[in-house]
Amino acid sequence: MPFDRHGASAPSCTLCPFRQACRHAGGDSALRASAPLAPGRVRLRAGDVLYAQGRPTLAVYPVRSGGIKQVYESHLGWRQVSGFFQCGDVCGLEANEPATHSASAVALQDTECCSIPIESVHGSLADPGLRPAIQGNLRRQASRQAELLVAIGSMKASQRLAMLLLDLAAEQARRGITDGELTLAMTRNDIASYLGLTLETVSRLLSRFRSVGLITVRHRMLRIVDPDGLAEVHADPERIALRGPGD
Amino acid sequence: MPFDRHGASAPSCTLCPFRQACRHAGGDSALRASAPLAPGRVRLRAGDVLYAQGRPTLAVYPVRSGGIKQVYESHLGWRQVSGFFQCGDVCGLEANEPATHSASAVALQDTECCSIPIESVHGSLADPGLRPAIQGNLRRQASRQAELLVAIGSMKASQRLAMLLLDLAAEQARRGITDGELTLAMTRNDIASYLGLTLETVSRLLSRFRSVGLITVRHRMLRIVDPDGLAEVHADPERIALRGPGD
DNA sequence: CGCAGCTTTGAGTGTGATCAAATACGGTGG
DNA sequence: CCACCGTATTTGATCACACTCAAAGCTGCG
Repeated sequence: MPFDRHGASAPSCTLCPFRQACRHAGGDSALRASAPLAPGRVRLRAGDVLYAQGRPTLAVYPVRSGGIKQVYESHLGWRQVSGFFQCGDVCGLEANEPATHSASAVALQDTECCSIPIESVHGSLADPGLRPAIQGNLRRQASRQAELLVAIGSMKASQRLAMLLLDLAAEQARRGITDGELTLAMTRNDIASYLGLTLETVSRLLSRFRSVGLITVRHRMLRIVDPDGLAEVHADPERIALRGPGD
Repeated sequence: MPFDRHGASAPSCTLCPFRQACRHAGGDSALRASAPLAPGRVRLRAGDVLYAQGRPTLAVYPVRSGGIKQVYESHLGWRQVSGFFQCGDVCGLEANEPATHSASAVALQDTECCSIPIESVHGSLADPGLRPAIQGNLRRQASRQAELLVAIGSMKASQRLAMLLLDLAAEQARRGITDGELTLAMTRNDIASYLGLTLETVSRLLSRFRSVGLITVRHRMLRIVDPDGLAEVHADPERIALRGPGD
């Protein structure tokens, strides 16, 4: 069975701050060989753990293909999805360079990552060419985290979901894909956990968004038909409710 | 009228990583003098803005007395309290040393802060004596933010409030005060915003906690009577509900 | 003394959770 | 290739938690 059955397109990792290092480590030959993986590359299947919360930070992992979810577990054992990573994102990169991972990373599908030793990252921070890219990465993450906190804290379910969809679309746009096509690598449950909802609510809202013509969605394939409409939902909860006119 | 009417006790800033620098800048004489404030010190009254989100980061502000709330405003204008700072905490210290403040800081009461120029902070990061303290500070902040996200995302109101009270008590303990006495510098509204609730819910829960003997509370004075009980509430939502037996 | 802001408490409602069942899909093995 | 099974998803019915609206009390301050 081929490893990557989902037909991931050629990685467009031009956004990855470490793309130079990636090219050196491993090399494309490792991609085609089914032999033991060359150093600097990690292959994961759905559900595999890239690294676990609390374990020493040995490396960071730019995603080359596939998808990763970041899962945080509180000290009482409550678990919550705290982020999604796709091609071009750097997984495991954290502010303050803590000695241990502050969250776990789990593959959502067949996924391939580079592996940059943490010492090498420290070196890259001195590189005036890489430092801004890395810091920009960290800033975007922090910003998203803050927006998420506000969303979960005070926005309605429909607003939160609209926010996520717009966010995912914006990520796609950063990669140059602007047609509104999205492939949701994560399950409804992952989305629900990320947004502080239940999977039923997410499913119902997606159906509702579709029924009013904001999106088309079938399983993991999603297309944003009306971005402006979604933005209005994000801004105004009244515009779309779980139960409203047209039921 | 004296500036500090609330009778803040002598600052026990032994936790502040910058306490050495504080002592040099300004000096205690500035405290007693009603003359113009010496450089390196900032005095605020309730509601005053220490710094605003998006403005350039010029300095960090260790709190010497009083209280500060951190307020984040999303790009759509949704505001949420994202943290509280008291004596010994360092306000404005952020990971990645971003060029602009990622949130605002507003005084909750009459407050006095030191003012450490940001360049000086950069220097301190090289100091092997200060760096661990500063990074520990940042790590605690990040950890609290993550716990808060999980709490708001998936815990009941009573659990969230119990968490905050235990957190505040733990902070007091770090300062050496272990009798469970707390003075809430923030309003019910601030607490509600921080926890993703409404002020009525917070008020009702405090009353309920009191009625079952977990705490005593009168306005801003709060005493934790049964820390273990609170911890159980934090772990198990069933233990205390907004509406339950004994109404 | 009166005003303004904060807090408490009450009554009613709505959103989203919970419980439950049916369906569809993907992977596996016969 | 097809039957099977576990997982993911959809949809429905009901319920509870927390929000909303409302009013009154308390505190501090001018």
